[in-house]
Amino acid sequence: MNKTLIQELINRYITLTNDVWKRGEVLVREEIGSDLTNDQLYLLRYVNQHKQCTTTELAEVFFVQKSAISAIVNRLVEKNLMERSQDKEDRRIVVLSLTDEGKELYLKMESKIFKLVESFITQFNEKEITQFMQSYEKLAKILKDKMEEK
Amino acid sequence: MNKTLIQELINRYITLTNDVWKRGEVLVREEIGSDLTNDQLYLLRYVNQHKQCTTTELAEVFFVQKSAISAIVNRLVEKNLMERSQDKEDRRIVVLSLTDEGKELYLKMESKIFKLVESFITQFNEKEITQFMQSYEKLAKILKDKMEEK
DNA sequence: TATATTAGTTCAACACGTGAACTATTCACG
DNA sequence: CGTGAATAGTTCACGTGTTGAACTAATATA
Repeated sequence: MNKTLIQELINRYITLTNDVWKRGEVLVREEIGSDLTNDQLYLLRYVNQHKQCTTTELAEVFFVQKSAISAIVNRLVEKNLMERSQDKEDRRIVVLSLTDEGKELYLKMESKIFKLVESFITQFNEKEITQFMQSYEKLAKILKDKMEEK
Repeated sequence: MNKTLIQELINRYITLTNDVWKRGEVLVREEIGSDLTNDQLYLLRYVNQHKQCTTTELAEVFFVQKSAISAIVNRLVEKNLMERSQDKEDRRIVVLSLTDEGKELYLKMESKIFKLVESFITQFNEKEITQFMQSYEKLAKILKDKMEEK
């Protein structure tokens, strides 16, 4: 693969990622119609899917400092969507979970994402999806190894 | 495709996009070692690749308001990496371009991205890359149509 | 028991986002 | 023409997200 082709590939890839990601955010947010930011929704989503979730874990998953997570959690607690509780075994640990109101909003969001995906997934056949995801997984693994080799 | 499979697909896709994107940012920024933010680097990159670039165009590309672009451009101008000039034909238009210092930084960044991609692209064969990009393009087009159908 | 490590929060400072208010220029049409 | 609408862009206030340092509290280690 020559240099120009790689350059074109990089440009196209960066543009596509930006486009797909931002458009997805717009489409989901338009529908659920809450006053939450995207970051708040990602956190809400992750916490509901991974029980016994901690600040440290979230910081690692989203590649930010713990203080950044604290700030977002504070806003979600203020909005009565999330709550903190102490771990019985190790009292340093703060376990995060959604309130009933938070769970309700989570379900609304998931349902919207599902409908969105359902509406266009028919345009792909299963083999195409499998291949795409396999390549994507491979890419993710390569970058992960690269970051950890230091 | 049943409901559970779609849910798993969505989760895996969201995780992968977040992972790949953020890890790529970390790897590039570690190497070029400037004090610029990611957003500033994206703008720098876009402006150098698309001559005669305007605030309005950047706002559309990055899915933000024009005022957000103005703010970032201000910071890049302060750092002596970008400059504004007036269009001769239509004096409302502000044409953005990089200073020599900005171009130098751009080349440094591109070279780093290139080396990074080059180092792992050998692990994919050309057919796999072509198929991946085709599916990605298709996905981007579907989301674009969806957003415009309103 | 003393010290180091771990989990988490708060704070100041800065970057980024929006939407409203504003300036300046060009377009459209009676 | 001239006047109002549309377009390009900036500035501002305010809320949110991020870092890194300083801090509290609890647990692990030697």
